[in-house]
Amino acid sequence: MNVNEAIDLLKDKGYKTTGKRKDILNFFEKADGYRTAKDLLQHLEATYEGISFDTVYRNLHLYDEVGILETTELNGEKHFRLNCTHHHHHHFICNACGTTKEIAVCPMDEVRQALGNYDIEGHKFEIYGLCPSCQSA
Amino acid sequence: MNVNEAIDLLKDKGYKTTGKRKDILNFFEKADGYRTAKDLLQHLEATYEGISFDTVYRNLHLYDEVGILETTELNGEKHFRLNCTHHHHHHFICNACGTTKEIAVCPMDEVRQALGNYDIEGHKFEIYGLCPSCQSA
DNA sequence: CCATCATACCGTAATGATTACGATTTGTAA
DNA sequence: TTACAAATCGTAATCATTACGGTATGATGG
Repeated sequence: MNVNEAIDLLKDKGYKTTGKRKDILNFFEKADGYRTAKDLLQHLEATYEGISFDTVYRNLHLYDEVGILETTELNGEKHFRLNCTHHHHHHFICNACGTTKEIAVCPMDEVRQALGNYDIEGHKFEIYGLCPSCQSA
Repeated sequence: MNVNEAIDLLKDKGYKTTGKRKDILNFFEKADGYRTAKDLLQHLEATYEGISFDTVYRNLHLYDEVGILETTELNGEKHFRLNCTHHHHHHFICNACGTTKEIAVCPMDEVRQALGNYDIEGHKFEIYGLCPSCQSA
């Protein structure tokens, strides 16, 4: 998912494309990793003084709902990143900068066999640590 | 980890063994799955009227710190269960009742190979769904 | 280009989980 | 049994998130 795809998606669904909405998309495109509502708020405050919590959270939820963003919970705080739409995969997440790296490995086939009579609704597989550039810093 | 091991561990480390602390251990032994601070508070209020938040959270953190409990975050709320001390494994977690089932599968060997120059500090692998008894209910 | 109106946004208050803290109580070891 | 550190209480504070009435604004049809 990139900025243009996201804008088209919003228009298709009848949502308005405001300056703030575009800026939010650009923020996440540049981020290339997980960011919090607060990160986004701080970024937007530079351009839009007095921007409301409501605007930030409303748009994050909207983007999550329509599939522009994906979300995970780290240290008691929701984190968001642009949705990876292609194939199923998981992420390494850098504890220092939030950058992610895709991991192709997914063991759910084996797990499904081991859980015969359980109704599986979802799963979460994440690897945490330091990316190469944060190790040297 | 069972109740007696936990009590011994507390004594070894110089912590006091109060009635509330024992009750907390019994609560988790009977639970056999993830529970929230609120779940525990409600349980304790039946016995100790006017018990404080502080007591509940302080002990949960203490138990987490010394390894009596393990913790995970579900739906924005911390959940706790008795620590499984034997071998490394992951959990299926029932979305309805919090009961857990061990999963032996862990793909971290493959992942480590795929992440050569990344410093891996931890990982999380959880499967969510409905356990057999919650499916029929 | 302009009017209209639903949607988006602001300002701020409310909620829910968690943490913090001074005062009081209570295990525990001597 | 005493003394003291640790545990607990009562309550206030914090932090992320959600909610809402009133105002502003993007998009569409004329």
